[in-house]
Amino acid sequence: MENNTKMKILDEALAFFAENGYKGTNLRDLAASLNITKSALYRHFDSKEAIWNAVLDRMEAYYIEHFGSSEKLPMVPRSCNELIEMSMHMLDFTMHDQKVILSRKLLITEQFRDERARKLAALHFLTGTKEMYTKLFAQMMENGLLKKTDPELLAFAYTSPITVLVQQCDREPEKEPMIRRQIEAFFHHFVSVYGKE
Amino acid sequence: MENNTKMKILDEALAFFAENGYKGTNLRDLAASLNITKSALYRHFDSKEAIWNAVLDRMEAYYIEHFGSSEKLPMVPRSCNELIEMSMHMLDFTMHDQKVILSRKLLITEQFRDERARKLAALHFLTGTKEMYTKLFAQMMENGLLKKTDPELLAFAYTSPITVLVQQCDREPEKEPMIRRQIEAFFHHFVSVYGKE
DNA sequence: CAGTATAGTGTCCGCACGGTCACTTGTCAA
DNA sequence: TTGACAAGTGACCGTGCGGACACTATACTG
Repeated sequence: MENNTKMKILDEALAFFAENGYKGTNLRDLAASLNITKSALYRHFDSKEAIWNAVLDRMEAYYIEHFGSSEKLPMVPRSCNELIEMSMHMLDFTMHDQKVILSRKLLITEQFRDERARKLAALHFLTGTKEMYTKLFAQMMENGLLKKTDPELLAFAYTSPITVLVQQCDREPEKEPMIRRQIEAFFHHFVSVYGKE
Repeated sequence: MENNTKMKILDEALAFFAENGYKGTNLRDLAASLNITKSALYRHFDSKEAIWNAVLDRMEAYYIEHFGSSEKLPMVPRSCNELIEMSMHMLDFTMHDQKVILSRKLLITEQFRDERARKLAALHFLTGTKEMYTKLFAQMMENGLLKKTDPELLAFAYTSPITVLVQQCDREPEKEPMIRRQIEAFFHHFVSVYGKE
């Protein structure tokens, strides 16, 4: 079951790195929480840094799997209500999936100490969602569902508030219900301004 | 010159904590960069944690001094162009003042490990600017400069993109010129949508 | 059954770090 | 001149951590 242990290590390492940072994570505790010894970790990885890199590898793969590459698009909404519905659905995943939450925490806290984390942070917190919605909005404009403007600017105006509030939710999870309502209110405001009935 | 040294320590400590994190900062290097010994630090502070707390104290004071408490408002713009001008002016300060940049980095990276950092992060990245613009927009709506909607929602829609792009600028300072243009474009788009000649 | 990977243990090492302490240096007031 | 106090030094300590290594246990294969 070599592979199984390796994956368990990576799952646990993601949690440790996210909660305590790279420097704040020590291999003894990490191993202990998997009921093995620190030495056993070295059967699967060469060093702490190797674990770190493997965690980032998996994170990258997980991101692509769930949020798609720039080619793979979700279905283009056929109405503004469908847009909101889809956005809320993605938001629920983003705010509740443990791996996604931990990934964000890790990227936020390590982005200035690690080049790869920095690049992935840019993807998570700006370019990723923005590019997706740019394409979506461009299509919706074509289909006469949204007023014609710069789709990228619009996507940026749409996704920034999401990013900010999701980060706020990571900081204060107890405020989640209120935050969810705020985002929903913003979505409705947005379609009331840019939607074309 | 006791006080002088103390302030120099805090300036340097802010830089160290921001660049390397709390755990990543060691007192020997911090002292060395001030041309004193680690032991000398203990003349001015009881512990590493005491330095940390003093750094946060100063940061809080600096924030209030430059971005105002919720009472102290900047002058209400008398036109949408003046709004943009004022916003760009504040943005320039936010993006270039070393202490502000370092404060953001510190808060971003330490927000999950320190309660005070978490609260200050919420202020920096959400509530602070939003509350200020809420009051500003409410006034501007009264004065017939902006269409009447929920001023808080509008402030949120206005400030989130700033927050996101400023963070992006912290990550990739070399892209600053492009980011500045993006924000300016967003401002103009915003007044074209919500402004009332 | 013997031989050989593979996963895991326990011990040890070196080092970096936060913190302590006895000691020196410099300055100013009585 | 002296004495007191603040600022700084350098050597030292304990500890926690990443990593190396010799050893054990288990399971599969010819």
